[in-house]
Amino acid sequence: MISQAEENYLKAIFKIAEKENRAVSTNAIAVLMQTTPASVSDMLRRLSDKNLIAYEKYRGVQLTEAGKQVATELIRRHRLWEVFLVEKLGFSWDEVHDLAEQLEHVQGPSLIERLDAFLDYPRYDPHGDPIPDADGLWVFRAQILLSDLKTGQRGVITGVQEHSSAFLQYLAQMGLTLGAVLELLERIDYDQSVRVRMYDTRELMLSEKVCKNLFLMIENA
Amino acid sequence: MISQAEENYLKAIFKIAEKENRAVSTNAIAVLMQTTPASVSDMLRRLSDKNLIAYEKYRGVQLTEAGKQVATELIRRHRLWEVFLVEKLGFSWDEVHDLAEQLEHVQGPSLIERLDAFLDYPRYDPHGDPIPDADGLWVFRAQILLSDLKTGQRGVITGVQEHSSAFLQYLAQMGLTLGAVLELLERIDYDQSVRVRMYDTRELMLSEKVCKNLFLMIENA
DNA sequence: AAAAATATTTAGATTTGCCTAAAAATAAAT
DNA sequence: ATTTATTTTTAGGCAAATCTAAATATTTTT
Ligand SMILES: [Mn+2]
Ligand SMILES: [Mn+2]
Ligand SMILES: [Mn+2]
Ligand SMILES: [Mn+2]
Repeated sequence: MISQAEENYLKAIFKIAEKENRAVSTNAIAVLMQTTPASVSDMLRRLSDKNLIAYEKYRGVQLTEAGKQVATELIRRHRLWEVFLVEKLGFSWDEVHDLAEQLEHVQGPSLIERLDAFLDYPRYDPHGDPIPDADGLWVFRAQILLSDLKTGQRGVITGVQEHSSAFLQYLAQMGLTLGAVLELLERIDYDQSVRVRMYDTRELMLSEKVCKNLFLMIENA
Repeated sequence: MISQAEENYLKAIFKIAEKENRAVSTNAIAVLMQTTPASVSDMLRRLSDKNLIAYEKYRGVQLTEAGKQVATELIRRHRLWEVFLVEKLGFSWDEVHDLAEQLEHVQGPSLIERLDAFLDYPRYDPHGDPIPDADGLWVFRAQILLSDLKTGQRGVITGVQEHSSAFLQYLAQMGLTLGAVLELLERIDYDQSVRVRMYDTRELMLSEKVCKNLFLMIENA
């Protein structure tokens, strides 16, 4: 039996480990989960007892295979529920995360398989993040940040780095949704802001902050 | 803030109060929730502190208006999720209760309103139980048990008294689903079992136990 | 290499929700 | 009206998950 709190910790560890290539620190977990390092230490002991993480005091943690599986399944459930909320219930992409945080913990035989089928086996969630399949596998996409796009290159928006409501709402308002195509016309030296042309010929100015949080795939034009 | 455990207690009290017309006893709650009377006493104190129930020691409890509202909303959420699981995900009516017990606790603005709309505002759940609307209101149906039907009368199946998987599976297997029409041909004096004719002309024998757990509305033929 | 800063763990409490066993109140039976 | 049986509450404890404050380990700086 794995509690909801334990599941959440495993997911947090998984997400941190995805970015950094070393053992995950107590502090990093505490920051991401908005709790105290003391609480994290406490939980790490429990997760270690259950062989879900490899834990050496003061040396950080790594997920075991069992822990990785729990985390991956949780991410799968989270992202599938997000697709449901957007595609079927009509929520916008900035409204669904907190609901999915709850729905992801619902347990029951065949629920997720049926949901997956009902949604027609989506491979990406509303934010462009990949959805692990029933075996925990997903495809890797070679996406780059808009801040790394070269002048003259065109790209399709495929995801976001930051997931805040404020950012997501801003993007939606600007028409910068998943699948939108844009061409980088110019990068301003002074503040690293950019001028882009959308597929519909509109021209937009985007700040460096936006560029550093928007993923694209380069179009082989 | 009302916890999941508190919500569950309020629902249990509501359901007991629906049947019996007096204050709800500690014991009745303990039996329904499969816990100890001591735990119930504990929780009743907490619910009383929050003004969700009117509680006099040794004299049983009643829901306050606030408590009734929480219970009704919880029932609404439970039954809407059951409709979703059956209508959209293809579960059978004997598989959905435990999942709905979890889904009913998911909190979030407009989730249930959107789910209700997505399901096209169903008025009954897969077991024939009425779904409260957004204002907590539902229509009362004058249904009677098959054990109270008179010989020669015809009725439409509209609900079940017992909700066990075993019973629900048995009914499905026999074709005794919601909306099925049957005519009472004969009641056997010896054991109160009955012979019925279904709309498709099949004849079935049903035990007294089945009769006491199957609700119908009489057809004005 | 010692001192200072930072990160992590431990100790001790708290809250929620549950348990068993014992005590107290109420209801039923004689 | 007592006695007996049943119901309900209280007392004391436990596990999960969290917190603050204090102690300890590690890393960085001087
Ligand atoms: Mn999310
Ligand atoms: Mn997402
Ligand atoms: Mn149910
Ligand atoms: Mn139901």
